[in-house]
Amino acid sequence: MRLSRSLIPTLKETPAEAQIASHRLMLRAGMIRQMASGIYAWLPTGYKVLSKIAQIVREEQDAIGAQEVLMPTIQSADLWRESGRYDAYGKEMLRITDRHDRELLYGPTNEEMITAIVRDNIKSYRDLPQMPYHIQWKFRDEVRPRFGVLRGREFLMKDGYSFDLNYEGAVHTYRTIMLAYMRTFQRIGVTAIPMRADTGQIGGDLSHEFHILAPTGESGVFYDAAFEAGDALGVTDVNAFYEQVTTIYAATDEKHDTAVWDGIPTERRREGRGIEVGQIFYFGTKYSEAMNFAVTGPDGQKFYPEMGSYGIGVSRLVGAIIEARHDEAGIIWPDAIAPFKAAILNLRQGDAGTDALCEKLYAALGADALYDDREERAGQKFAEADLMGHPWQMIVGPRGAAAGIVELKRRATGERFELPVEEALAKVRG
RNA sequence: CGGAGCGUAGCGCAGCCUGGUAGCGCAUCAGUCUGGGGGACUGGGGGUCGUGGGUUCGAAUCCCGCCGCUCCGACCA
Repeated sequence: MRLSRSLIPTLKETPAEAQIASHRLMLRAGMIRQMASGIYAWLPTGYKVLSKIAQIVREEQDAIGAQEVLMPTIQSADLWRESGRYDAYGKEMLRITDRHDRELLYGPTNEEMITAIVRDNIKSYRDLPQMPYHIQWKFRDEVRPRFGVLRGREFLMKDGYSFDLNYEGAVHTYRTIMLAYMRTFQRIGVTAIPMRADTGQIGGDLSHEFHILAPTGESGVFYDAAFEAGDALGVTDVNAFYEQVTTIYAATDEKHDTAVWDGIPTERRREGRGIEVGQIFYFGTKYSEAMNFAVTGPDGQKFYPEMGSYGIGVSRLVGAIIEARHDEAGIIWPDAIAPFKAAILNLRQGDAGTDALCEKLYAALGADALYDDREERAGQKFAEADLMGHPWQMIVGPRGAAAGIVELKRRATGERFELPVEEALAKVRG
């Protein structure tokens, strides 16, 4: 992308409504624009990040055998009457009436819908287990949206659901998905810690929340430093992994157990703040019973499948990652989800040698590069590149161009390297 | 849902109290100089002052309604 032809409206000043770093930086870096309270349009760079996160989530779901589907945003009220949640859900649910006075709603989640779909199409125990998921926009009419995409009303979520033959199968699925989540967050490039959680209105008795550590998080968290090492991810056996992860201490302030805490060596105790970016639930037959989803077992008898649901807040992750990774100058993207791997900064637009070298770099990197080819001064280009947070800056001025040298700056560390063109490209490509 | 505010140019704001030709900085456009951390100078463009009504010779300014947005609290992926 050439910056001169892009829709990346950066701001020098911060819009008044943005209170926290991620909201401020997303607006200033031109990633999003607010369209209504808690509702945002995603501009090119914001949408690139959102898509890259979604893609990693998708790949890790597919890797454990989950199947991607796409359910609609609009649902029928009747579906929710079956589970009894139409009345229970309250004002957070956006209710809509169509031209025939039929009652509809903009889905805040999809347990009912997926249960109906599987119920209507799966009749035999032989077709279990099932693990469908989708990545779709949700709407929850929050009383007070705030913090930009961290607490919007409309948000993009990966929600997955599982249907198993029995409790043992359901627990295995639960653990499998927990491991997939840990791998997902690790690939994205953030530390997310699973913590025992309440099940809230979804119901059930086994649940974990995943928190990204960030000073501005809404929850206080206490955890064992062992999580920082990511040791458990090396474990490939699901049950061994689960055993290891759940025996390391981690709790939000709501569930903090000071007795256990005191038993952890002082040097391993970590206290901080966390942003919830995912939650997983096992809830048994709550929905399969309520919605009369029974399949025929090997003995010819009907039984209700054991269910669970699993969510990752994809749009929230964008904000949460920025909360965890930024400095005074701007965003510091992890390589895996950066909108561009590198910015090419042409410090002397119009200088033949400089232009030629920049074009060469741009041709080599293609869509992975944002080429700042504007008639702007060096200072502004540096400032905006730092703001947008590209992992690498490829700095090209007349002196370097004449010598065939590219100056590389690593955003995260501030390290600088002066390298010949091919070596610089190799480093950026990783 | 309780409490408190704010809507004036793309963004940040002043003007309102005490009614009288709508301003400043940044951004933007043209040009000149400049050229390694949001540079300087000259000139230009851009506004139904959220919206509807009322008071008045005259309303951004005073009064009433409505809409939108934000902050604190309770709630929450």
